[in-house]
Amino acid sequence: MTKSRQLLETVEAALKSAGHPPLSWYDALLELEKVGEEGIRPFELRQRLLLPQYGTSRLLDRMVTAGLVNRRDCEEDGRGQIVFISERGLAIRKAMWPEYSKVLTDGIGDKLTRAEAVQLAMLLSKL
Amino acid sequence: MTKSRQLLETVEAALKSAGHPPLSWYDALLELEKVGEEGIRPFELRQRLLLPQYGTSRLLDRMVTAGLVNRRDCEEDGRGQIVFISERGLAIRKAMWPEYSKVLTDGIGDKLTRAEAVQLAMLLSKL
DNA sequence: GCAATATAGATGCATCTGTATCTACATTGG
DNA sequence: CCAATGTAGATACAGATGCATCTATATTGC
Repeated sequence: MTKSRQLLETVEAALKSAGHPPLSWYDALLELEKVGEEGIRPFELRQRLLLPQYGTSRLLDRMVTAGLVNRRDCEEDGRGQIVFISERGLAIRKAMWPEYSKVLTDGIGDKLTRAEAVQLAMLLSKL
Repeated sequence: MTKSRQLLETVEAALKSAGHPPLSWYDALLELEKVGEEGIRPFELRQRLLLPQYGTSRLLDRMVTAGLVNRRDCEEDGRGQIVFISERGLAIRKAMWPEYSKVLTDGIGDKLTRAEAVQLAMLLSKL
């Protein structure tokens, strides 16, 4: 837990100092990129990101305000909406990757052999 | 990272619903318990817990307010102080353990064999 | 001895999170 | 059909976090 907290803080700091949004935005943008222009319901995004409901709501709010995500009404469900990534969102997601990747490499990649990394992933997936 | 976040959230929720303080208090109390009535300087505690400086300052503030920790001036360094755990702090730390332990057992202990757990600990320590 | 610099710890401000609750629409059972 | 209940999403309020900076004391180099 300590390790993952440290890693997270390092990634956040690296992203921020490069002028990028926080990590949670990256995860969300990645999911939104996967579903493409068809979009996704916020409650589905919530399930994929394992975030609390209010967290998802506010995260989307901020990303919409920043112009990285667009909303439209859901036709099948009057309570719902559909969110999808914008061009700008795609660009930002891509731009964030190098920083993210670099920290992960520095923090993990260089300290484990490939076999060890595979083993670690295997053990964690059991949890 | 997702796993550790989930685990943390589960532990926090369990502690809160049992009327206990958050997990960060547990970690701090445990360190304070280790050094006993001799106490410790906040900046040393900070290093052990890997917390930011302002985080340590405010965490101690809250714990002092709650009566779990006492402060006294440091004689060797006029800028400094020494903090140490109170009787109440000891009791609370002890009372928190069952909840904490239970969640860890449910979340990890039951899903890995002993050998796997050892291996996981080994790999994580390499990081 | 003292000016420059470093370190311990606190804190104002903006932002973020957690909790509880609210509104609006959907579904279900009689 | 409609009352009761359920679900999607937003939000007010309180508390926590991150950042930058402040005060006070300590250390260092001249």
